Amino acid sequence: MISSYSNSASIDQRETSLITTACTSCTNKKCLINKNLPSPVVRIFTKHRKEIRCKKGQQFIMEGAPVTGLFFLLKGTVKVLRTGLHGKEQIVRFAKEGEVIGHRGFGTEESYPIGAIALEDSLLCYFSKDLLQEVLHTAPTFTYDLMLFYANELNKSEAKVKSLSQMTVRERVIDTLLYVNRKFGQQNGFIALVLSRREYADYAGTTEEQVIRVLSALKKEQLITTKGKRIGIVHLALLKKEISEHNFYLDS
DNA sequence: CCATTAAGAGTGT
DNA sequence: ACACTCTTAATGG
Repeated sequence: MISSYSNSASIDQRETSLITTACTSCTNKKCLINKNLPSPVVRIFTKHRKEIRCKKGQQFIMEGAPVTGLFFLLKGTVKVLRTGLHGKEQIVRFAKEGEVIGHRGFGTEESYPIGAIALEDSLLCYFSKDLLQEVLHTAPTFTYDLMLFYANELNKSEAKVKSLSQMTVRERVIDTLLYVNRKFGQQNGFIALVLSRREYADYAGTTEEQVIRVLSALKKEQLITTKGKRIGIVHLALLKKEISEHNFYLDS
């Protein structure tokens, strides 16, 4: 089945007994691996999973580094970015628990096109590239799920191209606010994920100053509230309305 | 607990 | 983009 590991059953036993959070007891139902546990190939595969602990601010995927494997975010939040020509960061997306990271490194690519940095202390599941490729060849439902995921990712990516090219700065900042709010929700009246103004700018494709100015304008208009780094959405409907002509991507 | 310092938010040019 | 002030969070005695 998985030829390179078929003769190491005893090692499997030892490893599984040491793993604290095995895939079989994982609560993350959105995880593609978790969904495909009924497949015996996938189940064997999960025994070779590695856990990686990542501290806040730590980069665990280096842009341009050789592809070694695939990450699943078990706990925490991560920003995925591409560095532009003048050292400007372009944040591609923010990932929360259950999401796949580093998947674009597969296929013909030999190095990661993106970097990934933990925004808070995070826990990652890691699967090596070779092993994953074998599983993809033998577990069609898993491969199909992953294909759907790739198609969806491409859709979001195209929506983002439109956002960056057709929206004004103010609209892009609003769009970013709505995206982060939609994805991470609110807590005590503020967006649950705390980002710096710089990070909002890096996602919206603008500068920190522009973001600060738009935010203070929105604050004056009573559409949002701020408290330190935290931002609260006051008038969600009006903010949505302002970018509604762009017919924006729902959910990310 | 308060004082110092560093980091980041705002603002004007 | 840069220079500057103000606010807040972190550090250390």
